[in-house]
Amino acid sequence: MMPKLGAEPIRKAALINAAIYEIGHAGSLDVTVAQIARRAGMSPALAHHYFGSKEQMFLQAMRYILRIYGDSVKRALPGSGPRGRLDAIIEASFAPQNFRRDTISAWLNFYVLALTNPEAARLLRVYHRRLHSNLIVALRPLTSHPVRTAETIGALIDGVYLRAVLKPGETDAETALTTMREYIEEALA
Amino acid sequence: MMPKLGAEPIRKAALINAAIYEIGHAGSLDVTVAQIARRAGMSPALAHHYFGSKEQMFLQAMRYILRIYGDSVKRALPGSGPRGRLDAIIEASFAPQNFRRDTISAWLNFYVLALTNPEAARLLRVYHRRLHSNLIVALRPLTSHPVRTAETIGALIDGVYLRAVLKPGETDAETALTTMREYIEEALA
DNA sequence: TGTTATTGATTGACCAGTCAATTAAAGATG
DNA sequence: CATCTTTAATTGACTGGTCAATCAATAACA
Repeated sequence: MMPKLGAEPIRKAALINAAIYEIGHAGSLDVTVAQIARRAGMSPALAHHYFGSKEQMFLQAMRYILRIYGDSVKRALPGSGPRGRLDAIIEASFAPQNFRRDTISAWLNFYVLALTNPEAARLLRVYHRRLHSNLIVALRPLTSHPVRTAETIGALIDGVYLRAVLKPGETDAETALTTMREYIEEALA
Repeated sequence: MMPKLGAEPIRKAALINAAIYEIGHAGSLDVTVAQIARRAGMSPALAHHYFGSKEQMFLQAMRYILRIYGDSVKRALPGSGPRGRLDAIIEASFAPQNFRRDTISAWLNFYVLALTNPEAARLLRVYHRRLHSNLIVALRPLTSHPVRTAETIGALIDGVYLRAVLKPGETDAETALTTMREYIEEALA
């Protein structure tokens, strides 16, 4: 019917988006390949053809989410001074493209996946290390205990995400950001 | 073979423990009824007989975890003065019986279940409300912004739990507690 | 005898992954 | 340019396996 060449990257991207959408909306990794493929407008067989397995598709989707987040931090980082850098990291974490309900829900499910899947665990460690190191660089000039504050901020981000997605209704980035900013005021006072 | 009467509560308790163990160790809700029943020393059919469905078994297990936690808070609460109450809540949250790896792992999986299962969501809301209200009572005499601090503490507990279970190796309650205590020092300063 | 405890066997559904077959584009050949 | 070849894209149909849930049957108590 329509075998244009160069379909691979487009198909893969469509499948990754569909996977995040389906996982996010189902609130669970228990979504079928057929479900994802249908949403991406193709047959399940094609999804297997491109990713080899459901697991690989999930890992790619996780990579994608983490990369989007990493990019938005990197883009925001060259803020003015240490405090600007700190604010940039925080704000990127709660920027609209990272704080959509389906994204957070998928994110949470990938966290759980990291309990069983070594590759998912590795991806998560990379993300955690990068966040930690970004925070340290920003915090060193601002406080005498940058490590402890960085760890608290990291945990607080996760906790706020968790609570945001568990609360029914629209996810509220403003409230989340306020919580983060208030903590930072206290910590740097 | 051995049909003593009054087996129901014993069997149910055994199944709930086995469910938490299996979910915690697998790091996933994808554990079979057969697996759980085998660990509890009975046939899968009997598990269905007592709980009616896998879902009900999971919900009972979640109730159990939340109740154990609630009880340990209640037992610790009559501390001396507001600060004693606050410390009691925090320490109960990281007490050994609540901070075992399989318990936390199961806890995390139940959080995820609450994304899809309305009853699980309800249980979680009850727990959140109770924690919040306990914290408010303790914090009101200690700070001028008890609500905001209570919310931050709640999120921080979740975040610290999350990171504790994701870090490989033995779960470290001491480090977790230190993070909590340091935040509280800052917040009440 | 009626009730509770218990299980082996079975069923019905679902699903990841495979495979052979089909279509059409791109490139080669004369 | 016409045709042949190779290669990518794509799917329908199928398979093997898994698992929750059911049920009929058995065993032991009161």
